[in-house]
Amino acid sequence: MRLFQTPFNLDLTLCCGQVFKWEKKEDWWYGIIGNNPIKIRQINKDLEFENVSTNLIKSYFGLNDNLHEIKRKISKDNFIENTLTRFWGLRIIKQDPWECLISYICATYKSIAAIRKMLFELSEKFGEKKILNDYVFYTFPKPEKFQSITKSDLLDCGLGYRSKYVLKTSKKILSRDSFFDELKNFSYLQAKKQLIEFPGIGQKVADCILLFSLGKTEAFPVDIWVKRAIIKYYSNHFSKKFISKISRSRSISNSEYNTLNEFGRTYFGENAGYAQEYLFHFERMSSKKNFL
DNA sequence: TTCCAGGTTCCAA
DNA sequence: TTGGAACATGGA
Repeated sequence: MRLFQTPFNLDLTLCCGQVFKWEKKEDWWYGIIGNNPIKIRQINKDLEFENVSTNLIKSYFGLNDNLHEIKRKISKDNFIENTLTRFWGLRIIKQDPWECLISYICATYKSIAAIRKMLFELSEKFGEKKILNDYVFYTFPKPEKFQSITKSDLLDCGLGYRSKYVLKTSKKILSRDSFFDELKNFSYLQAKKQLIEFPGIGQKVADCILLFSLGKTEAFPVDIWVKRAIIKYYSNHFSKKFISKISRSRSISNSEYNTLNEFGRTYFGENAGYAQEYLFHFERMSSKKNFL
């Protein structure tokens, strides 16, 4: 598939911490879309893939989003504009809502490396085995599977105190037909209110689910990295007292979250989620050695 | 060893 | 309504 005028960077999109279960071997990425194992690689403007349709690739990797238009709308200052240029082609993936929801409950207070480990173990133990070109995959366990999974099973996968949240929330969601379809039709705020009712889902996890799987691009998740980026590059939008307060403690209180989240959504607008993902990635990269 | 991680929950004030 | 401790575990 030739990308022509469609800016896309497969490596950045899969490495930036929005999805957890993709693996790269040599220049091919291996992962699962829907229930199918696929492999994909990018060589300049060409995407090569196996076992998946072009339409599914386009919808999963958000290739139908007009990234030029999104950039134009969220480029409110030099910093975000430079960040967009630097990581140009990073796109928001349209994940499966169920997998995304459980993944981000697991993602609380964990490093991305540790999250990956948990989710791979969960899939290997309770998912379905698939093989493509001798490469072995395990699908993410379906909601029904969680009826027979015990707390001890989840502890064995390293979920720790998140185990009870995953079990309670999966049971609640199983009891509601078409739950995710309903949420897609709700406004951002209505859908967020619904999600926060579930155990283990607070404001940040809800925003991640809304952005990464339910198409709510105005969602602006604020985690430790985004908070750091705001303190460094956007502190002039807040009082000195507020910046000093959020700089002192590691965690973010509910009211602080509201302030930072509202800033992101009003400042960047309807595609705030895209701005967030570029800020998140920039801040994580800049913490590593050899950056710049 | 120690520190920290894509936070949420619970409880006291 | 708000502030702060507790929470399980693994990677760096």
